[in-house]
Amino acid sequence: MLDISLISNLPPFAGIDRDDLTGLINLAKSSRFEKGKQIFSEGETAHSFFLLLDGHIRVVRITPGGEQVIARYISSGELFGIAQALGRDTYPANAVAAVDCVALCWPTGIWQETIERFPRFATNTYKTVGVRLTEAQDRIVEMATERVEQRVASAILKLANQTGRQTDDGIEIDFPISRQDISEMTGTTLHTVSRFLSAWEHDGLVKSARQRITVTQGHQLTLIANGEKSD
Amino acid sequence: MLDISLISNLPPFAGIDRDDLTGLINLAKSSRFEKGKQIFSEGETAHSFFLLLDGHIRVVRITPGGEQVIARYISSGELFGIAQALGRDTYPANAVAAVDCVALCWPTGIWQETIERFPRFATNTYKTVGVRLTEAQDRIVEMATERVEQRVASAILKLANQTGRQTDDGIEIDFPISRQDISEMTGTTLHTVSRFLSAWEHDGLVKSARQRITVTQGHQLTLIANGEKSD
DNA sequence: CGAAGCCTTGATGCGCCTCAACGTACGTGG
DNA sequence: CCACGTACGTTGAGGCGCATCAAGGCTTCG
Repeated sequence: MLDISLISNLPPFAGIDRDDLTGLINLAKSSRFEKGKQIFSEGETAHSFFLLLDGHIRVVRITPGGEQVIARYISSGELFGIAQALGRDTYPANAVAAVDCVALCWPTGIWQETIERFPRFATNTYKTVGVRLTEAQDRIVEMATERVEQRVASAILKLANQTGRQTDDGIEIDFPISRQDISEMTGTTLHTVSRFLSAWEHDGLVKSARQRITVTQGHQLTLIANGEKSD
Repeated sequence: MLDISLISNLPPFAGIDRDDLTGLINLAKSSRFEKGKQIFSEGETAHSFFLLLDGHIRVVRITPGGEQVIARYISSGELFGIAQALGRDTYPANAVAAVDCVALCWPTGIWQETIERFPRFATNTYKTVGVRLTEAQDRIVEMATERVEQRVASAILKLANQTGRQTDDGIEIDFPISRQDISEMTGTTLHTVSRFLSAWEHDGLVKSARQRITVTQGHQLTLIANGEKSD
C-alpha cells in the first residue's frame, strides 16, 4: 500500500534500517486531510504525531485577543505534532491543512518505545527541534531589527526557496497564500503586504494574483530583504 | 570540593542516581567567569557544554549590522551552551557573564556517551530545549501582536519573577540590567525604555536606579503587559 | 446571480524611532 | 582622595513608518 522506499529516504528516517522501518510504518495509519481542515489544536492532548507525506500545513498560534500568528509551514517529508519531542503532552499550536494533505499518524503511546528502538530516529528528531529553535531565534532577531518591508521580502523568499516550483516566470510558491497569511507571518497587516507586493510587481520583482505569488527577480528581492533598497 | 547534594537537586539531574552523578560531575571542570567575560561566541566550535552554578548569563545574537538582540538570560541551575542537544557542533549565540559566575564545564566529547548512560539526563535536556522553543515562539507572537509598552512590561515582569529578590520595596531584579539591555530584549530603543520606566516610576509601579529595577506594583504592571492600560 | 472572500488604494493619525543635548553615577589613576 | 573620563540615564523636538479607517473592485463558489 505505502511505498517504503520513498519514505525511507526522508530525512527523519535517515540511517534507519529498511526492515526496521517497515515495522515502524506498519504502526502508522495514513490519513487524508482536506484543505482547511484543522488537524489538531493548541492545548489539546497530543494523541498522535505525524509525518506529512503530501501537501502543506500551516502551524498557527492564536492570541487571547484572537489575532493569528503563523509559526511555520510544514512541507512534505517533515514531522509535525511531535509534542513528546518537546517534553510536552499537549500540542503547542494549531495545525491546519493549507491544501489537501496526506500524512502518516502514529499514536503518541509508541513514541517512547520508538525513540528507544531507533536511536537514529531520536537523533534526527532532536536535530529537527534544534533547527526549529534556531529558526525561531532568527525570526526574533528579524522582528527586533528589521523593517516590515525586509521581513515581508524575507518571508516570501523563504517560502519560494523552501516550497517553490519553477515556472516560465520564475519561482512560484506552490500553495495558495493570501496577503493576510503573509501579514501573519511577519507581524504586519494585509494592507501593508498588499502595498509592497503592488510596488514590487510594478518594479518587476514579483508577479502576483489571488492567493498566488511568483518571484521573478529573486536577486533584487534579496537586496530588499537585506535592507539594501535599490533607490 | 563540590557539594554533590546541592547539584543533584537541580532540574537537569532530576531522577539520576546520586552515585552515577558523582562520576559525571568528576568529568567536569569548575570555572569562574568574571563579569563581562565572553564565555563562548556564535559560530565557534562547541568545545564544552556548561551548567551554571552561580551568577547570571546573557545569551546574545548579533546582526550583520552590529545590533544586539538578547535571546535569554540563564540563571543558576540551568544548562547552557548545549549545542549538541540542538544537533549542532557550533554555538548558536554568544554567552556573556552578566555578573561574576561559576559554572561546571564538560568537554563536548562526552556528550554522546553521557546521554546514553543517563537517559533521564537526555530526557531532561530535550525537555529544556522544548521549553526554550516554546518560549521563543511565545516571544515571536508577542513581537508580532503587542505594542512596545506591553513587551517592556512583560520582559521586566519575567525577569522579576524568574530571578527576582524580595526587598522592602518589592521584587528587585538581582543582577545589573541597563535600559539598553531591556531594549535589546524587546526590540526597541533605550530611549523608549527609559521613558516608560520614568512614567511607571512616576505612577509608583516600579523603582529604578542605575542598572537596577524593582517592581513595586506587580499587579498594575501585569495589567499594562496585558494591554489593559489603567487610564 | 448573489454572497462571501480576497485584493487594492487613498486619507489620516499615532506610536515609536531618531537626533540632540544634558545630567549623573561609577571607577580608575594620579 | 579627588579629578577626570566613560558609561548610563533622562527628556525634548521632530518626523517617518506603518496601523487604522474607509471605500470600492474583482474572483470564486454555492
